[in-house]
Amino acid sequence: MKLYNTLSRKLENVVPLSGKNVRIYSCGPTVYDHAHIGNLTAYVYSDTLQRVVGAAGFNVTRAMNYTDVDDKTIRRSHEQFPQADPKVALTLLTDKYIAVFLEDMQRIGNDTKHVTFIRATDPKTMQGMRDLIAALHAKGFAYVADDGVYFSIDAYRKSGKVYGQLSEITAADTSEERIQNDEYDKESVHDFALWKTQKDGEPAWDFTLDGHDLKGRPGWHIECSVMSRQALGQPFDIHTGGVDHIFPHHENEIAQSTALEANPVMATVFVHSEHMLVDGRKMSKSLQNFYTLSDITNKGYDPLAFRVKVLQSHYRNSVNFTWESLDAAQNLLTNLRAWADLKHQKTAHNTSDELAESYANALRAIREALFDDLNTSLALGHLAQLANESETLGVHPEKIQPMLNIADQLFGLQLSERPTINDTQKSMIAKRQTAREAKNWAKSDQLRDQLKEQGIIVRDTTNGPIWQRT
RNA sequence: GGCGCCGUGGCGGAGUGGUUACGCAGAGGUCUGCAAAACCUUGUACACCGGUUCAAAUCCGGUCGGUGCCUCCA
Repeated sequence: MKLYNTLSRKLENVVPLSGKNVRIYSCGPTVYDHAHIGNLTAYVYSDTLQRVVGAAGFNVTRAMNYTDVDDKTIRRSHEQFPQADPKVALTLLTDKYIAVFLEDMQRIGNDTKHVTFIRATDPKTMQGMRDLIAALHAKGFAYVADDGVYFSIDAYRKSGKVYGQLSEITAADTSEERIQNDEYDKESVHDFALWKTQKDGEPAWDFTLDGHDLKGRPGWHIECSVMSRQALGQPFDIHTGGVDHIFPHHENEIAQSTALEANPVMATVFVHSEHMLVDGRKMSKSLQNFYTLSDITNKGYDPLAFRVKVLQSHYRNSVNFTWESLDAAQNLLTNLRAWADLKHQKTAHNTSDELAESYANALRAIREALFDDLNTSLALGHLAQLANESETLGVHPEKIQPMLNIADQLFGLQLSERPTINDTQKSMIAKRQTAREAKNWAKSDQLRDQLKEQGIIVRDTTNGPIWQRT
């Protein structure tokens, strides 16, 4: 399969570093509030990457971090738990939003079972960060300042390595204004914090370096360098994130992770997803176009309709979220479900070879599209076409279930395990049919209404009644 | 200023140097107790201006517009 690698700015074949094993690290959320739909978009794409790499025949290992200590989490934890000890407050806040995040992930169909989630404040991560900072310091890549420990990009460059390979940033790119406004005590404007010493009221972890008492907390970038190495080893295969991570976050991760290594490669492929826009504009609270998943579900949309909406775009293009396009996604999801429900209904069964062949063809086209840099839009189009054709062609009784299983593996739309209706409901449909044949429209309509209340919609086709769950 | 992404029919949205993407919505028709679905027909899509070419929406250049990053950010 091919992926666009931000490092080379080209499509590249996925070639694992080790056998058939592909190790993926995804930058996860800062858990200080509900994720917004833009955040969730990025996770739908990275989840799809995990699914597709697996479907391509590789063994996937994936890790994702929780940034559970930073300015925002600390500020929020003070606001929400003003009486609590700072560390306790932080844990209360981040526990809450980790739970919310996991629930959102599951609601939109992301696989959370095959991902290792790691907290920045996990003791193992903390110790790893202290160790890495100390090692960087020992080799001259880090220096102690009044407010923390900084990474020296100058030292990194002097060691013969390239800083800025993802973003191609140069010193000239930093404006005069930024230099003048710089409030931190660092030697060069590019240098970034590895560790920040404690300010009043902040949660802090012990850290002693070269005789300095540096009780405080880690910087943002160091977390990912340590967690990815602890979980996956280094170098690993694929690093994912949003385009906003390219600089500075991933650039700095690479520098930290490779400063002490002969091989200056943190990960062989970097995959970055574009942002979601809402009504063609960046999401912002002031534009009132800032939504969470609950905002969507509270309007009656299925969370998986959001997934469909996201998958209808390509991850390297900005998705434009509009309510009208979410309507379209919801309708498509309903049609896909109606298709899946046909497997239970003999009147819709069709054992023709042509139908079996059309499944095989669609499957081939879907895999081809996904293996070509995750063309989810094209792939989903093929699936939708198959579902629409089933209205006239029916479904193949032996081939439909395997088809749905594979579709679920790739798209995560939960089509494969939809249950049949119960015996009472089946007999209601039969009674309704009898009533119709007797032209007892009042009774037949009444039965149809009753079924509808139970979430079963009945349609009359030339072959007989067909039901679908709403 | 530096580095990116993008501009496709009513709404979304792939893709491509010459051939229907697809989905959703709309109109007319067939079918139909009603409803729904399906099927048939239908809408003269590729921001603008130049250039290359037998042929460009697709390549090149420019213009305009949107959007993002430039140490909080999916």
